[in-house]
Amino acid sequence: MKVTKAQAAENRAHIVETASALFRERGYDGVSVADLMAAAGFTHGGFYKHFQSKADLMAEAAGVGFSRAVANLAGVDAAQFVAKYLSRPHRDSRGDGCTLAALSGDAARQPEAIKKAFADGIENQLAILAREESALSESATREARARRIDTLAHVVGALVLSRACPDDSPLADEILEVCRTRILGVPDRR
Amino acid sequence: MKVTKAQAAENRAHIVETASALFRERGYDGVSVADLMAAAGFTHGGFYKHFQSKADLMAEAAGVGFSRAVANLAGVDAAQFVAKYLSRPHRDSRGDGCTLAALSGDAARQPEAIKKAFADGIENQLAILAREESALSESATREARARRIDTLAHVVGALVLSRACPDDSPLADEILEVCRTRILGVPDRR
DNA sequence: ACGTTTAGATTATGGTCGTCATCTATGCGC
DNA sequence: GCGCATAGATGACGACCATAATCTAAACGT
Repeated sequence: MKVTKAQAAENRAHIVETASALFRERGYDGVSVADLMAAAGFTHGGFYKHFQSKADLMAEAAGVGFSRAVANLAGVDAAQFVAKYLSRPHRDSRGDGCTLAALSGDAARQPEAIKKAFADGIENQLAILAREESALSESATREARARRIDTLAHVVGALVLSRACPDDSPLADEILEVCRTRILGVPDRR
Repeated sequence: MKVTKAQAAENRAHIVETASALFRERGYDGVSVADLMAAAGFTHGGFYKHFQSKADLMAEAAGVGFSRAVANLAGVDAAQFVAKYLSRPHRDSRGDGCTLAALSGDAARQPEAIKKAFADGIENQLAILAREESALSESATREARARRIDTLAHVVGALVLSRACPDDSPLADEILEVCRTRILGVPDRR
């Protein structure tokens, strides 16, 4: 049955949003098109009226995930970002956490279009970390970018490793706490 | 057709080894039992004579991957480890690279038995980084362990992010180089 | 207001998945 | 050497997969 053009666009956005969360929770291969559409409140048939293929949606859902991260972290400075990123709540809720931590491993095996979305997503995250910085000399700017890349890799790695441990594992918490302390605590590196 | 008991054990080991590489290349969901057995030189039927389930093999293959890492890095100190880990060859050959970087994201969505194998694998890797250290005071030992956890998370994160970028992406190389330089270059953090 | 367009439901297709029952031929304990 | 245990091959199972064709009813352009 047909629906308002506006309603259709809204439905489409809702599908992408649902997909973004579901992919983060279960991975790209862990979510079927039918699963996804059911979770969004539709039957699977309409899917291809909105997207050319599942891979298309994967790229779009990744993009949405990254944009939402930027929005969610408005007004958060680098130190607060690290503290939130390496918290137990963030580790334990893959579905609405960082797309990079949840799906970078999967992205590495996906088509280039999806990897491109991830490269853009990484730049988005770097921009978040750059929030409070002002204009600097060229070499200081380069140095600042290096620091941000370094910090992003660091927190992503810590979260990924912590999530790979059993649910009640002391090691999972240890990784989180050690890295949070070290990234925030050593003055010349933040 | 039956086969020597020794031959059967060798075949089994070969299947695990093949699985370890294939899983790292394509992810757990990207390798079917039939794929795997064909790659090992068998038909799919014999699989359940060796393993109770695919999940069983996944856990065992992870364990083998971690043990091989320890063996491959015999006599490598922490600085050499970081340099090798964050090299382009390692990034571009997932199939015989670090299991943590290749599959931690997938492991997070797997049964506890597999996550347990990963926690053990993380401890293995920490032991590699501990190679050249000698006996110290208790607080220094704790500090040294924290440093190793921190470094491991750092290099894993850098590799994972680099692999998520498109194949020819300058960002992929930038992440690798920046993190290698920073981890090895800042004296008080290695 | 009418004919066209189209969102979404239903159903179909061809393929692949993990797992298992069965067969068969060989190694091994006796 | 004989009979049992078993590694591996073959084939089948039920379930699920991505994708697509067809149908429907309602929104839209005119």
